[in-house]
Amino acid sequence: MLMRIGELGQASALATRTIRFYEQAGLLPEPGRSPAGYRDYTASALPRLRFIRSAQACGLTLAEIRQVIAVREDSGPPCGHVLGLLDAHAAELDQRIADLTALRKELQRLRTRAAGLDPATCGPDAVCHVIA
Amino acid sequence: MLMRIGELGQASALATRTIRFYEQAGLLPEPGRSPAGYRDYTASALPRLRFIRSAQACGLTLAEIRQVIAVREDSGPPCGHVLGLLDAHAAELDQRIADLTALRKELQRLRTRAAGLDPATCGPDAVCHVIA
DNA sequence: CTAGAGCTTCCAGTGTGGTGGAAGGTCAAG
DNA sequence: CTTGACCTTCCACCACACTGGAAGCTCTAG
Repeated sequence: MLMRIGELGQASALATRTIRFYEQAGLLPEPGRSPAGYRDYTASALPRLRFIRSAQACGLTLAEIRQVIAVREDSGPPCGHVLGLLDAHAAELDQRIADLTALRKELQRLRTRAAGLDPATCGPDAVCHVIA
Repeated sequence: MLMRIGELGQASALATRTIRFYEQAGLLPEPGRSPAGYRDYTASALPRLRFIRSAQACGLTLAEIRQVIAVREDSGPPCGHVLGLLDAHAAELDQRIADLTALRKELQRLRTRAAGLDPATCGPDAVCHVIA
């Protein structure tokens, strides 16, 4: 039933270093130790790691994930908290997408404008007149 | 005609620290010095700084900007090089926008799915069932 | 008994674009 | 002569999520 860190790494597709890092970052509870000092993980470690990776894939930072775990440990199911975080990230995402889309349009504009520019008129002071 | 760094900072809306940082990063030529060791900038420093900020706004990294400047100094108008960089960034941008849009959709899906979930059934192993 | 795989800890570095502070020199006004 | 603004250098640090190396212990197979 108990796994050592290498086995857990295999099962989760994470480097053992990353697992220790997550523990040190407060995302994984400190596991028991074998008499030799090796970490002994119980079956709950794997779903915990899977949660961490899923939450990361949703755009949550490790700090936020740590907080979600703390909420669960303090007050049970953190669903409300998680929804709040997801909504906040969705809003950020909308903003980011809008910004990047505007930038994409601007690059297109510069591209088009550059077609009408003569490199010979590109003076040294502004480095390159393609970028206004 | 010569400006000190504070004046150039005012004119460019950049912190003097940032100007020194750009110099150290190879984006600005080393200016002359007053007898006291103060930097003395000529009129070309301001358009150079403006170029750097515009290029950054286009998504170029400082390393790429440094390279563009090097191309100009080596071989004259870097317009072709710049267009290549802009195209590369446009492609990256398209990819990023697609990724973020997919993530946005996934968050929407989780949000919708969560409406049908009961927090009471949110067990501790996976921390929160809102995030699959 | 020894080799090798796997485990431990600790410290330090990666990339990106700056920002902060300390300690000290310079210059003009009052 | 002193005050205060401005300049100099150098070293260190921020977020973020890891990653790498060194030195040493443990366990299993041959």
